[in-house]
Amino acid sequence: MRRHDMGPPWWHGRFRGHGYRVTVARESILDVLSRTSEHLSAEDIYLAVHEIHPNIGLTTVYRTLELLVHMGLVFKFDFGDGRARYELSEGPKGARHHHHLVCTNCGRVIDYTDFIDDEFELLGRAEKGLSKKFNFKITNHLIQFYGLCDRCQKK
Amino acid sequence: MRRHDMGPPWWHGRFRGHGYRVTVARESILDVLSRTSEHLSAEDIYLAVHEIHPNIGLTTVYRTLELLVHMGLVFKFDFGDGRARYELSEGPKGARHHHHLVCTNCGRVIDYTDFIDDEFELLGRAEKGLSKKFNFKITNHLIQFYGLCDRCQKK
DNA sequence: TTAATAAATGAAAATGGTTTTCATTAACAT
DNA sequence: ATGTTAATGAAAACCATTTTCATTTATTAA
Repeated sequence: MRRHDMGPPWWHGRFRGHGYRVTVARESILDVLSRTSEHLSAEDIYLAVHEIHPNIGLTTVYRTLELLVHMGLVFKFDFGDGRARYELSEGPKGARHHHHLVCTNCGRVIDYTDFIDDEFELLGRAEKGLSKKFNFKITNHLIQFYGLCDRCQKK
Repeated sequence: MRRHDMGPPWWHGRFRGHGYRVTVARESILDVLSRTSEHLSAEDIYLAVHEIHPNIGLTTVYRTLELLVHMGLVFKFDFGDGRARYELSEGPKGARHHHHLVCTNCGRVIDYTDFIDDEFELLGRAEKGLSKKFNFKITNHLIQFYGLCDRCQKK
């Protein structure tokens, strides 16, 4: 399948603007992240990238993810299983914006997209109030629910 | 300073109910957590406990914290600096219920207690909706804002 | 196009918070 | 008091992530 949208991807500008270089590794990692809706770990990403670019190492994946998180393109999650997960950032207005339900028994993670309107309202107020009170410039937020999933309640 | 409220602390029942034993280590760790409003790491807790009970090891601190988290008495946080932080659980109705602003530049963590009413409303709807839709039993939640603190904006 | 420069990379080693192992100790029911 | 079994401490293992350092590559200037 060919790309319909040729020309430099939208993130090239972001890199240049920050003085970072556009490399094969970075493009490939962003490509993997943009093609999945799963919660990938650094190793998951490494393995996916590795299929096309076997020469790209795990170290570079870690370094690139750190960079992308710092640039705000990627969000790093902790679901409590000892390894971080990464997803493309989708602000509250984003098409794929979602949050997570984390089962504290089996570790399963469920995405949900409900209550975005309520959330948006809360965020608006919070952002305004907190930036004034603490002079804190909010760039992102995390909302996560913990509990027992369907299966784990029955045991 | 003597304790005015003698008799077994409130958590004894919780332990017994789960079939766990009440030990010096567990009491001491809960005591440390209940006396602070800071975001303590396992090692912080170990050091505090160690001053009074030099024989209690770091391993026990980790094991106890895991237990307390599992029992719902303690909440485990990840502020992104590679070590977990622990706080006594305070549900949305709790007196010391709060959330965190995390500076992504310097790692500073600011507690805030604002918007609890808004939050409570959102939670109510979320809890009802999500438990119905996914049959997910919510026991806890995490709300965290990321951004730049006062100092880090000026650089 | 090419050369110069500094950022980016890969492989291997190091790091360090957390977990596991196993022999010993202590909580608690009887 | 005693027996049973969970809880513990010390040391070793674990393992995701970071660091080191020599090499490669993207980008800029010539």
